[in-house]
Amino acid sequence: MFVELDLQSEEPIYMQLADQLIEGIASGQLRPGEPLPSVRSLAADLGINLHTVNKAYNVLKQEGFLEVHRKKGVIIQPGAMPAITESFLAKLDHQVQVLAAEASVRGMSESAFVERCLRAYRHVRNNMSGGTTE
Amino acid sequence: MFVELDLQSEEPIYMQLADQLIEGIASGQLRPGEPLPSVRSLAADLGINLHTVNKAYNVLKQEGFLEVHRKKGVIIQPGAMPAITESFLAKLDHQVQVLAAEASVRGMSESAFVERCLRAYRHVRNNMSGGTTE
Amino acid sequence: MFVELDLQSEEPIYMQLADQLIEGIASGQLRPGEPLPSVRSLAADLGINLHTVNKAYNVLKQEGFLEVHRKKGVIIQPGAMPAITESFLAKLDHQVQVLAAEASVRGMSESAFVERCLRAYRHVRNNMSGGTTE
Amino acid sequence: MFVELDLQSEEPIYMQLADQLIEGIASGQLRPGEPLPSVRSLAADLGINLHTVNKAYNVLKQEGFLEVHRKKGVIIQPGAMPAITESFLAKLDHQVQVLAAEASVRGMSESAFVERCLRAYRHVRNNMSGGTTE
DNA sequence: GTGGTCTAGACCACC
DNA sequence: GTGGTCTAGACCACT
Repeated sequence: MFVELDLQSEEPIYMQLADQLIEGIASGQLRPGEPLPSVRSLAADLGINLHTVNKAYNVLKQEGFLEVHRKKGVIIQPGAMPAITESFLAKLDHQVQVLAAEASVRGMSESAFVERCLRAYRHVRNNMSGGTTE
Repeated sequence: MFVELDLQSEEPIYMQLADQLIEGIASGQLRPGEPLPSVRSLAADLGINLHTVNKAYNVLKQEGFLEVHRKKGVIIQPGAMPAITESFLAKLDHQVQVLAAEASVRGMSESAFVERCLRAYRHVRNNMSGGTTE
Repeated sequence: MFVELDLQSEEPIYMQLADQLIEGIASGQLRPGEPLPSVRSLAADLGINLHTVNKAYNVLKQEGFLEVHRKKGVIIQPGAMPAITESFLAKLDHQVQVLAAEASVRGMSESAFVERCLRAYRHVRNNMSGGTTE
Repeated sequence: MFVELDLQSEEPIYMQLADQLIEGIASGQLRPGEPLPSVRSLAADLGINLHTVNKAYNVLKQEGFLEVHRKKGVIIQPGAMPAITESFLAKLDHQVQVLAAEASVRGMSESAFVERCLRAYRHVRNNMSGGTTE
């Protein structure tokens, strides 16, 4: 698994995990319908608590990125991914605004900031083209 | 004071306050050298505890956005604002990347995402009356 | 715990605590990676409030002497200790200078003063059991 | 006057002032029996409160570095300076020890630390040689 | 049980 | 009146 956790970050571990799974989906490393490791094995793999993995999976299930099947276990949403909701836009705008404000105060120009955002977007889609595409 | 807090949010109040003060600086509503309300008065104004305000002020002092002047109380950094540090760039890149991943998965195009970032940057500089337009 | 506080001192309790923890690291009584007592237990142990302990821990975390690990709680920085920064040298020089001035005026010779500093340095490394003797 | 205050330091202004006056004595810039500026004029000169200057003078009078005469005003102790008291030694040792501990942890060698202390001592006596050396 | 956050109320040093 | 410090007691998220 490509997940890397920072155990001393102030960001909760389950959120780090959820975020990285989304990044995995965005980059194509995780494909729709693909099964995810069981809670137990992923927890062991990452050296964290069962509950933590469980919580991450639940967050993603809640938002529609995952499905939990009795038999297949947890799989990436095989159908359509969640759409752009109002609440997502609100979160996005708010968080970008906070970052933009600090960037601006620190003297980062508009173009430098936007360039940075563009690169971030491309970066998450980066691994898409050339992975083993399993 | 233009600050608006969401006491129900999961984001700590002191962080909301700190963020909004930075936005205030970015927009020119708060100018370098300008005094901030005392912890007590701002706390009373916002209906929160003075320690919460204090913590917000301290976070910003720590990063160099504010100064605590023996005489004048708390003021906006009168000299040069903090520069673009490595750690800021790391935080910026990481957070934007997380947002970009989710945006991408939800079907937001690169141009739509970047456009959104651009608008956020402009928005924080929007209310600028006549500050350092750079 | 070897910490001894003077609750009457004009030096803040949390600073006394932070200083003594650094002395503990310097002397090898606290080793890198070693866990520290929880804020609650240490507070109870020392008969002070948990917030006071918390503040001491935070000061040291801020400067890189401690890490707050999601799993293990608070631990002594397991990797490299903070280096000699410009700001530390400034603090060191300034404080030593103030002490040297008073010592000089009170008639303490250069050699006596330096001897005293040497002994202080050796004293903090005194109790070292077998740490990095360098 | 050679005094330089840092109004945003956490060290009280009156202590900064007192310390610098002692440094002035140590360096010979202020000589025994020499008159100091009146509270009023020094306060005006430094742009600080009367009370602040007063407090600094009182601290120094208390410890025997100054004398206050009805007629001559405030003068540097014309007779023997205060001696090396037990309490001074205790303060000196304690403070140096705290600094030594941090220096040690940050990787400063014994010789580097002692060298630094030596230089500080010489620095405060530096301006002596060139004075009128009464 | 851990640290993080928030509140309430208090005292103190400084200016 | 200002910020700094300390206490007491509480809730919460995370593991």
